[in-house]
Amino acid sequence: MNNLEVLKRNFYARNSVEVAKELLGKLLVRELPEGRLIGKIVEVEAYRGSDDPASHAYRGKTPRNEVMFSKPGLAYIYFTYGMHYCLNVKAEKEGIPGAVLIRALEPLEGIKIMKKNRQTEKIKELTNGPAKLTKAMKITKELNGWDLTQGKKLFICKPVSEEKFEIVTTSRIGISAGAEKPWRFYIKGNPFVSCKGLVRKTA
DNA sequence: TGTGTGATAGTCT
DNA sequence: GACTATCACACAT
Repeated sequence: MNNLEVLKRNFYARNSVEVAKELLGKLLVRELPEGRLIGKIVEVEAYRGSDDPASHAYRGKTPRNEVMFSKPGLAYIYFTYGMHYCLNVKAEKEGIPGAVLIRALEPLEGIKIMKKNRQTEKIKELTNGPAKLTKAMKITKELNGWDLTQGKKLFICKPVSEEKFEIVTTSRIGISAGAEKPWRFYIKGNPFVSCKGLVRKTA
């Protein structure tokens, strides 16, 4: 609603790496009974399929990762390390595996609610990590497969005013296989990025 | 300011 | 039975 323009399905129906880079600076919106939460996407990682050993989809389709093979623009939410949820956006065309992991947000609206969900007063700690932001926004596996193009509950839209920023490219965090691929991107200098990582040369 | 480690459960081998 | 797209806290420096 308001003047927010929700991203359409054709935005997502492209190469995961392209989608990842373009998601930087976009707004993630979460509507809850207690209020609306908005965060700017400042850090992402791209995951693909059979050419990406770090991807859940590397070894083919399973009940867990079936969203990665479904329609572009859906939310892929998985449970990991026994206690954490992570939010991904399905990219690539229907049937082709690919997703973008949202690793960090800059809180813009609903900060009071995020503090309550995260049980901390430190704004920098609210959403500077993939499992932190899902907790701050109450994103759980109930939203796995949610269509982000609907413009309600959980969606992504363009910022009101586009601002310029530099993109830093690094290798991905927390993986063993496929660690050499430079598929992590973040907004240079943004204090909400989870960590600096090994910076790759920008091609 | 940085490194190490325990928590905790779903998924796949 | 091993591994995990993590976090938070302890401890050393």
